[in-house]
Amino acid sequence: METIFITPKIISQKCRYALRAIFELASRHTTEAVKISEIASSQAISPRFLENILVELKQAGFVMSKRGNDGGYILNQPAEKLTVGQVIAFMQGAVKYNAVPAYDIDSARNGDYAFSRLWQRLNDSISSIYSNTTFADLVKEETIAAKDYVPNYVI
Amino acid sequence: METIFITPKIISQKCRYALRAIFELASRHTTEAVKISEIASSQAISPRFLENILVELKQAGFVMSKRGNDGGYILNQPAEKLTVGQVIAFMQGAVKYNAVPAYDIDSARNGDYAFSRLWQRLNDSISSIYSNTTFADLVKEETIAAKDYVPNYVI
DNA sequence: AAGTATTCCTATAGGCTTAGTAGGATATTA
DNA sequence: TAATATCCTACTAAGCCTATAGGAATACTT
Repeated sequence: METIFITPKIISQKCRYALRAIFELASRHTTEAVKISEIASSQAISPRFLENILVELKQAGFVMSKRGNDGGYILNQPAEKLTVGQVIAFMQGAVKYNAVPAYDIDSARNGDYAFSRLWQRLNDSISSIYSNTTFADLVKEETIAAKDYVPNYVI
Repeated sequence: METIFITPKIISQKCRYALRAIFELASRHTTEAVKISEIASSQAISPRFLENILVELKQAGFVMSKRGNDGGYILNQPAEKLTVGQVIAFMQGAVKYNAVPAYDIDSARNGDYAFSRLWQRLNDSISSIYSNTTFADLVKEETIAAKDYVPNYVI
């Protein structure tokens, strides 16, 4: 089967940063607030850009924030319940996404029905993956991989 | 399951026009060349824009062309063999698509592995749909739908 | 051979989206 | 009140996408 590499295009950089930021919080398993600068350096994101993103994520209810000296961000939902789909839907939706136009028999052109179905199948398939992947899943997958890949250090 | 409508964003307008143009040729089941203007009006595409698209599709080998008075375009491959994936891969690839970056243990950040896997699953899922849908499938689906939806004409 | 119809090729421009930056306000803690 | 860090709004530069345009090449017709 031919592989068509399109995924990075589906998800904007901003959205991927959002996913990474939440992943970072989830992977720390901590109740302490994590600073923007920490997340930014750990995930290689422009701190100033990440700032804006985290504000949005807070407004969406994905994270909580704390200001002041020991301020930072904390997950506002259990990583086991939070799916990548929720975050993607919010981030991409926030910038106005085009919906698949509904099939309208009256103004239909040759092919409208068949293509509408095709796009629908695609959406369903993508949504299925998105909504079945939690951040806990990702953290677990990453942890297992890290364990497998430990190099042979000479101490 | 939450549905995230993203499909139109994955596929550029140009690419969708390309799919529509090929669909139009496939659905005519004819050996005669079809003019750009016919395809354009039938599929509601700017004729001038479609011109460029068809030249690309010709260079890719999907269609043949004939110039002059009875000129136009003809499918160059059987609709049963030609998949939407082939066309999409060419059209999107032609404008330089980003590949999913390979996972590199040396420069890896926390999450690289898990996200790389996620995007890969997504790509596989999408590719599977694309490469299992031929234009013959689409034409057939459209034909069946049209039959079902025939209104009660009074002649 | 001339005329007409059509595809072919290259360039370009306007509009929209995105990524990233900046300044200053607000809140928290000590 | 001083220090630290989040919060909010606005802005800009760059890139991409859609669509258009002019003219060249080719094929058919008469």
